[in-house]
Amino acid sequence: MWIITACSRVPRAASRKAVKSSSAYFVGRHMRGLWLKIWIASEVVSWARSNTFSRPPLVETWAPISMSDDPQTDSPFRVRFAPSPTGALHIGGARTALYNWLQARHQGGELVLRIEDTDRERSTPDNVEQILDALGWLELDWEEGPLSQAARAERHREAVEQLLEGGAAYRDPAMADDVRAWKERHGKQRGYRGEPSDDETAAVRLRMPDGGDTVVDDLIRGEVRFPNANADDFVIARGDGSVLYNFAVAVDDADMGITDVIRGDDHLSNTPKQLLVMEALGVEPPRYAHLPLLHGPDGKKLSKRHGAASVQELRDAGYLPAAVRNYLALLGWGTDDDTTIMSTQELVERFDVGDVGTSSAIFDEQKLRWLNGRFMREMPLEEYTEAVARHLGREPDEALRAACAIVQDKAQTLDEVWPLISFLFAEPEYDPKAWKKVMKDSAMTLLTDARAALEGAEPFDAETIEATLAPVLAEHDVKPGKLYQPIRVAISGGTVSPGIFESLAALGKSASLQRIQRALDEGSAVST
RNA sequence: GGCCCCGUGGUCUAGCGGUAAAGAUUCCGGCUUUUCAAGCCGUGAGACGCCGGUUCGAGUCCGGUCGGGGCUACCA
Repeated sequence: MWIITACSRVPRAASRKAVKSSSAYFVGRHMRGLWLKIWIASEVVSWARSNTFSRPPLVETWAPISMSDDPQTDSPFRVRFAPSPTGALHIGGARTALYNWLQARHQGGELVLRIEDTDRERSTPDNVEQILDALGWLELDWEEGPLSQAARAERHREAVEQLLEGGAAYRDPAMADDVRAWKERHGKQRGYRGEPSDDETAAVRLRMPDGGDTVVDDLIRGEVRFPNANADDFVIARGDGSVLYNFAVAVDDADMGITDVIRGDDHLSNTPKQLLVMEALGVEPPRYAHLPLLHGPDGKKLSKRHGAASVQELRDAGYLPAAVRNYLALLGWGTDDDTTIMSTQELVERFDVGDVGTSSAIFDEQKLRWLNGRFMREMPLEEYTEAVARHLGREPDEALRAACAIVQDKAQTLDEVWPLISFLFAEPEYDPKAWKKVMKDSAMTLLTDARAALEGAEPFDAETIEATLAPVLAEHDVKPGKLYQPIRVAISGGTVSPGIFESLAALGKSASLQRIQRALDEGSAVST
């Protein structure tokens, strides 16, 4: 008899009142393989206790906020992120990493990074590097790791041996075709059961119970039960002794003292297998939380086909890590009061994996853009300049800083910044369409007067420039746009730029006058 | 095929049997006597997959059905 401790799903309404219910139940197994379940629900947490752990004011830092209220679990809170390095870290993986990180920080626990590299075909050092790079960019850190799962092969073999000796597992030479044939004979819904063999080169299978259900008490989905009769005796170790995923994961999670497994929904169906492995090993399983999967705009599983599918692509597209974290956190989770924009600290304080929703979400870049724009605008100029510099591969010098100052409230992504300020760093090319649209003959007259007026503008700052240009406007009795647009084209080459006064000031007096003169020259050249 | 998960405006969330289903984003219109954005405003547009059942009353509970997804490897 062994015990599963599990924390039942905490209803939102309850958590809102800061009352957390908890329950533990025992799952025992009859000799025949019947599962017995005794529900021992208990409202362990009284008001007194909930007061002890009530949420601190928002200013408080990342101290443990809500401690695990499961009396069975005194071990420190420990989660893990366990990606398999078979490619770049995509958005779904990034969200899983973030949720693990947030929960670890929220609980004041630890995060372990474990690389699931037992697939020797597909796992490459380069992919590991990419994952580390992505996590680094997202500014997610961890207490332990990166640990290599492949490096633990010896321990895995040992565990297989243990099960073989105890009779929980057996050697079976059957191959995939044999299993299929067996199922043809016994009915599709019957789980495969093999014949033990002495063949030392045969794969090792775990014996599944013939009756009852294996229950996963998921923090997000509640109780999910899987009929044992339906499950195959599955292979835990290959003929050569190397182990398979569902076995390695169970052994590692147990060995590493993981208390909570937060991972994608695609692992929900694997969980009963892992639970059974742990039971055979005689260890206590962790709590589980299976996150709904993320999908692309077409509703299909996220893949390279969809725009920015990897973290690297997000970075290259000019998004801010803080904005990406905020957006990802909101994909599947929300606050009770509809708050959308949150600092990372606020995320840590408010996030609770038990509040994550059950339905899959679609990655929507439009909302990310909006959110990113909000973060961009609220950044201190210093920080903004550095982010822009890093993105452009330039130095965050005075010139860039000045350019950033006039463009900060206009761009939604880092990528949009350069086109708006490049005219400050190089002589612009006139955009033919822009020229044709605004540089009419009347515009040339206005430009001539504006240039003359600007010569007297001192100091050459936005305020003075505006005041200097006002009389020109009045004199010709035209709408502001009639004057400003030609100036804009003259100094920036196009019809879109930051505010015209700020742009002139940032360019400087001599360059501004010189460019207006150039436009004038070009204008007269065209008309003659 | 078998087992499992999911289904509220285009998208993300709220809604926990009882006022005209709420917020965010998006789109549309307007304002900001400088472009493009941003911002602000709007009694603007847009949703409970479908069918039954329980109930005085269902987006909310039950059954079925359809749709999407996952697992079903000596992959992870």
